[in-house]
Amino acid sequence: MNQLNAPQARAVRFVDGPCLVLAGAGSGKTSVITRKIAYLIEDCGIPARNIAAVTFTNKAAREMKERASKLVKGKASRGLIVSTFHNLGLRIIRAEYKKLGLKAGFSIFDSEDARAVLKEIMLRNNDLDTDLLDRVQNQISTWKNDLVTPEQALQMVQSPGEEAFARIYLGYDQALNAYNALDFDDLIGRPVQLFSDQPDVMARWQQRVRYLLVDEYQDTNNSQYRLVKQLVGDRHSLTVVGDDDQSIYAWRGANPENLNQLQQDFPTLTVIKLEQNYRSTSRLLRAANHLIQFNPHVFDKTLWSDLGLGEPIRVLRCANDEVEAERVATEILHQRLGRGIKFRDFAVLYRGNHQSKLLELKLQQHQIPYNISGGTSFFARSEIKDIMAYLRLVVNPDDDNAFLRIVNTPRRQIGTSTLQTLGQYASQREISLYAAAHEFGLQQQLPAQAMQRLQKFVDTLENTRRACEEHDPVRILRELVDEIDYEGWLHQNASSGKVAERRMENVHFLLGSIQKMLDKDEDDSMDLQAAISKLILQDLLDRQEEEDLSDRVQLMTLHAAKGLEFPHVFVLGLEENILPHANAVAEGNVEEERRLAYVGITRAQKTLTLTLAAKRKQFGEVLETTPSRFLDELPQEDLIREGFGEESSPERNKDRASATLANLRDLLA
DNA sequence: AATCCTGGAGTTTTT
DNA sequence: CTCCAGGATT
Repeated sequence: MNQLNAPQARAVRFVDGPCLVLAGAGSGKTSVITRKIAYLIEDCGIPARNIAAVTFTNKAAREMKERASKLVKGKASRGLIVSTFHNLGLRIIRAEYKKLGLKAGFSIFDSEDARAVLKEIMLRNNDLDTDLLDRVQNQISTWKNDLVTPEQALQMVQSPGEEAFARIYLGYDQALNAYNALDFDDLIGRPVQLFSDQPDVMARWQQRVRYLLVDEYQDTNNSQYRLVKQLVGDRHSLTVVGDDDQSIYAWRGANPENLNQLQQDFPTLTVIKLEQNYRSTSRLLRAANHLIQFNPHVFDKTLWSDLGLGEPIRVLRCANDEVEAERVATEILHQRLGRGIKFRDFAVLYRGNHQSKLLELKLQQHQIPYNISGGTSFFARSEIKDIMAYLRLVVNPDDDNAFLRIVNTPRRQIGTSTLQTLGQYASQREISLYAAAHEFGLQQQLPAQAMQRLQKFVDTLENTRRACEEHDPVRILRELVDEIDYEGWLHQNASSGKVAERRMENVHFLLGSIQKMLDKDEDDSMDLQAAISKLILQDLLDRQEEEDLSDRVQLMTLHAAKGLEFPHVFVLGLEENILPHANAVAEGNVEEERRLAYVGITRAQKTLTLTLAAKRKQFGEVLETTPSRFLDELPQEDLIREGFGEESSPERNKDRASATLANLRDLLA
């Protein structure tokens, strides 16, 4: 406890009621949460199994779990729940699935699976263009986040267009039901629905979770907040940690209003601010504070640090986008040579992924090693999706989506016409494709050979399913992968043997991960079904180790940088229409863009360099750009501008600022 | 099944 | 301009 500053310690010790910790960037919020967990267990005598800490990402959960178990001695931390919202939802659903009308072995659809279902429905209805797919998917997600059922959506609609969306929503939910499947949003929505329908079930979970902590609270959406309130009940044993200035996910349903809502929902709420920053120089914090003041605030806070004034912020205006990238590359080389800074201590942040392209090119030219975070996730890889589809189907025969993905992968000469007949038959009888493939009635409608092939496929899976119940499931799964000669299929398809080998490695890695999960068997009885559904929520790509070991410049979007810190930071493209992004300006949501810039600035520990291009190639033509309004919102005396016509120094900037002020006064007079 | 062609879009992303 | 998806072509 003596490693904490006063407000941190107060936040840890305060347990008599709901507590909101407004934790500014770099103010040690994870320490507060983990120490509070330890305090609850060791000093308040609350058993670990009755404490739950909820985060948004697996990474954050992992880190928190590690740090918490280091603080709590021995086995006292056993049973502690540290998980993502979605994992907590899954835990509840797994325990209560019968009450939700689900069958054992239910599948979880990721957004790609969900997309496929939606597309199918839209094609069937053929009243909607498939370019609306993304919008439909978004709308459905929004509805689910707001706990609006398809029926309610149909009642609410105000235009034929909206009605069409709502009808698809209805069809989509029915399809998920038929497939015995849930989507990501359901993992939150279904427990909430269950809790409000059956208070006795809710009461049971309230007893299980006697103290709840929520990290990154500003990122919660409506259904997540609802779940929090339900779990907390009227006990009010709740600590949430968040920073309204770092709310950058409103576009995907996060509702930072939830921070203010808290005060209404919990009138006895105690608010504790953490304003001391342990990351950045005071000049960087001054700039960050100055910028964010342009946003309205319910809770004011001012970050400070005692890490010294530090260097001014440099603003480099380059001739064009190419020069901008080139400049960053050479700048990194210079700093490395001149000041002995390692590559890994630099991060280059940008608004959109495409902005990395030019930079990558330049970094390669200068042979600067770099790392881009935010590639395709492990589960987006085709080989993983294939094998997962096999596993899903073994566990959940109703999963038509999985069936369709693998029925002809590897090739079994089961073509579109066979599948069409099968599909028709199945929907007539209202059974799954898998079940339909077993039925004798189908024999009359299909050529003998096609029927045989289908049968063989289904038999293989059926045998696997049975064998898994009696033997070591992972062994059986390996045998399945052998039997279908997946490796052969990979080699046949991949452009090179090396690629195929890599993919096969991924498959083995996946199976290994399942093995690990089954072996661990930590909280509840972990079976194959549980392992599979849990795996889908987890990003297995622990490239982390590779990244950490190697000396590479870090490239990522501003969004991806949240929660991270780097000694030396570059932020690219401080231009109108990039940061703030054109769409955000059009939608009148500059505030979130400002927070994005704020997140960027507060990532830096020692130096910050902001760049922009005077001209930028866009959609094939070269356009003049306008410097970002955010540059004007920084304290000019902390900036060194370069490339703005007149060279400038902090003093000159001060003059500039007072000159504009004088002009303004003249104008007003 | 592989390849070519065309059209359209062109933020941010986790689970 | 560049990338992707989807469709058509071979």
